[in-house]
Amino acid sequence: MSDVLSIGELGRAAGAKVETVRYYERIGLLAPPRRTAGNYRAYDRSHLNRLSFIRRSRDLGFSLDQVRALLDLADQRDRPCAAVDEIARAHLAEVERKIADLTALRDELEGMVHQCRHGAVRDCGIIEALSPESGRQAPLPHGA
Amino acid sequence: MSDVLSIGELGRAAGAKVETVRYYERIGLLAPPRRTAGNYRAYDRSHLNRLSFIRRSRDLGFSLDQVRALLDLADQRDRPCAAVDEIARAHLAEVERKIADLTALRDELEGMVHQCRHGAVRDCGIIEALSPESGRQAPLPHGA
DNA sequence: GCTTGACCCTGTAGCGGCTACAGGGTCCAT
DNA sequence: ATGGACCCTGTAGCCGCTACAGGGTCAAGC
Repeated sequence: MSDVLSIGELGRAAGAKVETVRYYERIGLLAPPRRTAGNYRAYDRSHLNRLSFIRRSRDLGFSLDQVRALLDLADQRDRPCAAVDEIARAHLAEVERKIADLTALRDELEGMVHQCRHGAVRDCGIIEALSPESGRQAPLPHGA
Repeated sequence: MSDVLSIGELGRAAGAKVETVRYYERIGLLAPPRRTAGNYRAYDRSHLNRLSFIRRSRDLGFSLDQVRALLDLADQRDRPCAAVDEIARAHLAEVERKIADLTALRDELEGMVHQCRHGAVRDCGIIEALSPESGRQAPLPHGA
């Protein structure tokens, strides 16, 4: 149980690949650790905490920019957390939007799949539904 | 009402940007049209149909590879449409998976947001939930 | 006939968030 | 001294566009 972690150990501990850890350092998300005599990165507990925070945020779907903002905020311990709340709520709203879009999509795909009469392509309801002469415009994902 | 469309007209008619149309040509998804004397692309109705098919498929979330496969299949009018059905079903299954993942995500984000007691960052439930010492592992998106 | 401005052309680079090399160096056990 | 696991840097690739830069073309208006 040393207090120093190699990049591989850090990655395993936080659930990130080695290349990803280096990538986070490159883009300034994770502070560069000190180096050993052999130029290996030597991480400590604070890096592990930081990286775990990042990974967990990413797993929850926050963008790297959002993670950056959350990290900054997390460091300003005595300011009000309204900004944190705002980021989380914005993300929640977006997730809800995506769910709605995907649900509409699912319904449409289900309709399409039901139209398949398992015959030749010429009579295929799916192809027909995708073709411009039959299917009109798709009801479509918000952002498109 | 000419039968020939410029790239801009084609794009407007099918709901794609000019750059996107050129991109589809470059990657071999849309056949190169003939050119005018001034080297402008001159599209006809068949290109419009093709591009509309592509856009509608994309709007429904099919990947460009899936679209390519669907286009190939659509051209083989007398073969059975089982392959078409398979692509559509695979995509439907993936959409359903994404909905499930996002729904779990939403629940977790909602839980987080509810923890916000609107005080200082040091007491923020959201930051706490993201921090390694408090929040355990996220229940996570399938593919991650 | 000359200018203006909308359109078109090619080619290349960028986005996010990694991932995957290539081509080397280090460290530790045998 | 040698093998293999790990580490280093740097660069290019993935998807599906999008956005330039730096030019050419065309039709309308003066």
